[in-house]
Order: sequence, then C-alpha cells, then structure tokens
Amino acid sequence: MAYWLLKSEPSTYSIDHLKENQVDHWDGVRNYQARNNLQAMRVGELAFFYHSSAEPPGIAGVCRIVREAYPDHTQFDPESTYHDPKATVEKPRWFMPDVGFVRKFDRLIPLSELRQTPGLENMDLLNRSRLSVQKVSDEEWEIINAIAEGR
DNA sequence: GCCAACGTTGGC
DNA sequence: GCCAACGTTGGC
Repeated sequence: MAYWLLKSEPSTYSIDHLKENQVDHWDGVRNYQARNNLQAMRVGELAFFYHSSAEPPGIAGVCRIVREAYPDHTQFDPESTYHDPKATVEKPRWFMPDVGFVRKFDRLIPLSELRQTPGLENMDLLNRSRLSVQKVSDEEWEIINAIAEGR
C-alpha cells in the first residue's frame, strides 16, 4: 500500500470539483517522473489532494485510486492544451488513473505549516516543488493525517 | 508579476 | 552526448 500526493490548481480543478463529481480521470500530466508515479498507483491506494498556485497553497483532502493508469485521451486531441503530436493511439506516451473523492479536510493544511512540521523534512513537496505527482511515506501520511484530525 | 528551480529541446 | 537556450512550475 503506497501513498501519494497529487497537485492541482484549484482554479482549474479543486477538491470541491472532485467532491461534486465523486470520480474523475487525472489527465494532463506531462512530466515523465510524474507519469511513472501515476503508473505505479494501484487501486485502493490513497493520495493527498494538494492545491498549488493557491492562496494559500496546501493539502486540501484525500482521494483514492479507483482505476489504474490508462492512456490519457487528451494527448491525441489537437484541440487540447495537453495535445502531444508525438503520441499515437498505438504508442501512447501519457497515462492517467481515475481517482475518487474520499474527504475534504476541515481546514486546508498550508504549505507553510508543513514546512515547520517535524518529520516532513524529506517530503518531495518541500524539496522538489515542481513534481506534480509524488510519493508520500507511511510516516509522512500519518503525521499529516494527525494534523488534519487535530491530534 | 517576479524569478528561482529545473525539465526539455535541439544544434553541434 | 553535451550544454545553451528556452519553457514551465509554482511560491512568494
């Protein structure tokens, strides 16, 4: 059982959108390391939903992988901002899982607070800020959930 | 809006 | 295969 962190700009797609839709595909990832993480996700695994380029940026809640990665259709669409002319249906480059809504935290846990929390020093979020799909360790998962639950 | 970090592209 | 130029991300 692995844990993950998925970033999204809430002005484009927030945890409230996922709550409303309940399930959605996680399309638009165009970075190889992020893609590799998407492909490593297994049904039932959990991920933090992170709001980037937000005021403030931070972790908004939790979602669950409900379908393992399959080809991201937006790569084939010339009209899409995610179009990739080098991708073909026979040889897709980009993949997306489906994620389901689990919960929205009572309060968003801001990045500034995560930075000050002991035990999170090695999180990708705090060291590799541009990676949009990250792995989270068991310990980090527990620490952040404890904060979210006010423990 | 600025800019640091860093991933990608393409000429050689 | 190197590396300069360029583009993007995302916090501030």
